[in-house]
Amino acid sequence: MDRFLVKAAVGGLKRRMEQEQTGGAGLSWRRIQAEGLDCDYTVLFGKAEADEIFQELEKEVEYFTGALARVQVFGKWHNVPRKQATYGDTGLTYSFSGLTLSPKPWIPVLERVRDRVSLVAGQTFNFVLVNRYKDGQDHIGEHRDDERELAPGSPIASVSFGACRDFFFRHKDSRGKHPSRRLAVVRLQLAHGSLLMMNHPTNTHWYHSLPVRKKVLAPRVNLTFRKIRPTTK
DNA sequence: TAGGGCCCAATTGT
DNA sequence: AACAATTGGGCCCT
Repeated sequence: MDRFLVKAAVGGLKRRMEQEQTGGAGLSWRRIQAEGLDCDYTVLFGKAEADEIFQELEKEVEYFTGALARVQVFGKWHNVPRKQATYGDTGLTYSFSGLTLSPKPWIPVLERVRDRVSLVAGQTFNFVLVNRYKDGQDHIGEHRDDERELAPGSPIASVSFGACRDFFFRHKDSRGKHPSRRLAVVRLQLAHGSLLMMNHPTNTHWYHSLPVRKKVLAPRVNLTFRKIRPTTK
């Protein structure tokens, strides 16, 4: 059996055990797979609980302002088309637009979501990036998450609240004017209260984006939990 | 009419 | 030191 199959089997077993631990709630998972792409999707929080968490996120999360909310692209400065914040374990640092920053210390609502994700994913996380999209005009372009910052092989857990948004994966060799390969775009919708587990090696082969959707009028808050490497010096 | 998808424009950091 | 990452606007298609 190759190591991917072994990993899948272990993941499946873990998941089954945790479903039992969650009181037999029996989360139903959707497996999303393509060449080098391995994700699991479920709705983690029912509407009432998701509503409550969303409200608390809206009340408590403090987003970057000023220079940290701007970016230079092709010589022109822009406000990033979303709001961002980072929270995590004390003592951690990460790099962001050429700076070394510390995440803000965890707040209760983020710990609550983190702990639920840890339970069902069988993984721990020491960091979360919060992205707030005020409406369908807010978006994020195609990118991969910075792997040098991540613990090798660790998954990224993406939890969504608020407006349902389309979400795309595009293979790294299928981008640009002259793609060397033509793999289909993988399209998902990320619903209120949902969890998308992006398992290794998804992030090494596939870019992801949240496209503009002009018909969407409501805000969405997304939490991506990660395990980032402790800073060594 | 307008939403959506694709391409293009420089500079900076790694 | 080669290469990757970042956004908005213009064009085209439906």
